Amino acid sequence: MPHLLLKDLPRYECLLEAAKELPGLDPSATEAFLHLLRTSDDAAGVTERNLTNHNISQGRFCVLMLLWRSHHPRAAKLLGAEDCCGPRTPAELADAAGVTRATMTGLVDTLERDGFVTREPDPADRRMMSVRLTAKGDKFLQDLLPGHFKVTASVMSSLTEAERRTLVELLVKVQQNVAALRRAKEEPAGAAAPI
Amino acid sequence: MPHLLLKDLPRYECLLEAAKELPGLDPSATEAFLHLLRTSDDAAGVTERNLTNHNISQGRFCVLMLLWRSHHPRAAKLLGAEDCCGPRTPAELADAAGVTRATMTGLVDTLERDGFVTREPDPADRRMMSVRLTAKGDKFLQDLLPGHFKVTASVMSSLTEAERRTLVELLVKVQQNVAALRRAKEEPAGAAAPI
DNA sequence: CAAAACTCATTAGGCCGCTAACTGTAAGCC
DNA sequence: GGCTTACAGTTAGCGGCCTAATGAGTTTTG
Repeated sequence: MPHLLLKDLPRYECLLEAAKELPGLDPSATEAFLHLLRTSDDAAGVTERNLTNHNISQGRFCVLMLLWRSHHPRAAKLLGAEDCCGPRTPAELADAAGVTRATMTGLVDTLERDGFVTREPDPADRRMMSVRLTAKGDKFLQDLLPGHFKVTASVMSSLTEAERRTLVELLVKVQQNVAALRRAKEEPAGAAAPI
Repeated sequence: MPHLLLKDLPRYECLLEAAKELPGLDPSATEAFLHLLRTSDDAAGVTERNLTNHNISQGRFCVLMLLWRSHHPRAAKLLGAEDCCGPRTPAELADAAGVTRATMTGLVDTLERDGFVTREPDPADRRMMSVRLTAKGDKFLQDLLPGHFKVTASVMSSLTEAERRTLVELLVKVQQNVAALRRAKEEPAGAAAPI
């Protein structure tokens, strides 16, 4: 599950030493990069363990949350839905979750097997399915969420409000940079293709 | 591969709204938590794509790096080895990489199949194997590393040196907190068991 | 010395990502 | 109408992660 398979990060002095022999190694960038992945892994591990105790994976949990938003208008604010109708079809769910449709098929398969969701054919377009949260799935979420929020809050409990804001600002800077890098990489190919 | 299956994060105002209806939801903690996972996923995605282009996964790459350290004393500094001898057996590698031994067996399987490493039985203890980087594996790393460092540096290129230091400080605070939480969770059980 | 306990590596089976190929349906265009 | 194209969902197969169980070898201990 982890992104980074390196338990103990190298110390900064070691990176400085290593940079002498490995041209191209940027010590401060590498340090920040490794710490970002390590911390994220640790943090995700805490919440994931909580979810695992309830026999659910991160991916399945996310699908339930998305469906919950779709079927409970009051909850829509939680996940930032701009419109009132959230994702319901496998394709929409896959897009919202950032996974492929094939992956979403598998997630919905297991959720359906466990009785948390149902698949219903769309009467208008026979290609489409509509995924719906069952009462069991809804209750499961209701039971799970308080603990989930508690765990999430505990992970960040060592940072003050100001530190949290600073952290988010720095992370957003990195996110925007990564997004820009990706666009720069894709555009040369994307601009040439659609002739 | 991603930890967080949620493409678009909720806006902070939405979290504030949601907190009114969902007791226990800490808006600033949730925001920081989600941004941490999202950014880490994005950053890891960039380097992972680079590795994938070379037909290697994050996990296999990490094993190669660990072995490289073990067999190239000059490289030991890079990964922060305190002693001169790095991990060589599957168990040591699994421990250093933070995965199970079963997982390491699979990683070494594919690396051996591709000719990057070899397994040799330990003459002293016949339970043990010793994993060794081949010349092909060494060359592969030599070719890969410059690009890998370049990509890593580019991810962090939007932060100044001072911002990188601040980011690392905040991340370390979270790491230490998570480690403390984990110890607190494990000790009650761990203290009772070893009677 | 022999049984018990431990350790090493592996295997078996499951979940969850992915890509690529496939089926069935809808829509656009002679 | 019939053809092509595009799209929704699924299937098949692979990689990598996990846990649990297994077989082989070592160490501990009575």
